[in-house]
Amino acid sequence: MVKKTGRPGYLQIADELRERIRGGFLAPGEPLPSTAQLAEQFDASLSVVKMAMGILRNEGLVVGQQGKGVFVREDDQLAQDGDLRAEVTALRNAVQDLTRRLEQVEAVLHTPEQAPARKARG
Amino acid sequence: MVKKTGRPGYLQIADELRERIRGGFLAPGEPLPSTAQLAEQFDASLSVVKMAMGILRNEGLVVGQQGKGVFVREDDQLAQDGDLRAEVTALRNAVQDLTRRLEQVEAVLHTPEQAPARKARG
DNA sequence: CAAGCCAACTAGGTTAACTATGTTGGCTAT
DNA sequence: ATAGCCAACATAGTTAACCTAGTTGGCTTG
Repeated sequence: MVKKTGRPGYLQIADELRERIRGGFLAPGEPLPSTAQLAEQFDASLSVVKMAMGILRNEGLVVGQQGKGVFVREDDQLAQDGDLRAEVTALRNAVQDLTRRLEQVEAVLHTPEQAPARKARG
Repeated sequence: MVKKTGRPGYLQIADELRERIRGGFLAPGEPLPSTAQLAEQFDASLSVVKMAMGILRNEGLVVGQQGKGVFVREDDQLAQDGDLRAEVTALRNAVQDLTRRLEQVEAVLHTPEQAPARKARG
């Protein structure tokens, strides 16, 4: 693997790619090297690279597109190093949206007879 | 796998365990079932369970101890540590999961006949 | 009894193989 | 030239196998 520190390889690769993104070496919207290329660059197996990609995907730093590649996230500008505020704001908005929609759904479900979609089928 | 939704199994398991933790069904300091037990409970392979555990570990929700088990992180450990990024990641995952589930419910309620061709806003 | 060994558990890391699916470009046949 | 097919490449998910290493409890041996 990259280095023989105690840190597992898939985390080392994730760290490295994370640094490249944060440092601007990989700009938002730009594609990362393919899995195979990264495996060769890091002298790692495909599996560990895929694990690293999964972590970055889970963190929201990158977005994968099947058949095309993995791209640095660009929409909400991924909370640079200490500026998690934007991310938290986005999450708060999302929660409010979910709450509002859930209330509407619950209102429909708790209406015994008038269920607009469920009847007239059975 | 658990459900036949489009959501991959390792994410479903991570979601479920995340819910158990947030719901208090798994208290802080309490051990999760072993990997093998979870694999049986979810009718999944060891691999997908390990992937789910890796996600929760990466999010900081749980702490693994080799030879002993995986434990729900204590509250005092949870709130501090400065790494809000993992916390945000966990929140984003929860929001994504809730969004997905809500979309499915809405699709049912808003579709009188059939055709689940709803795509939801971006 | 005490010390040590050992088997059976545990998490964790790595690799490989297989499948599914989407994209792209090049070739071929009309 | 256009349409269609197809091979190559891409991400993504799943599974299985093998290895390391820590823990625990029981058994054996001194």
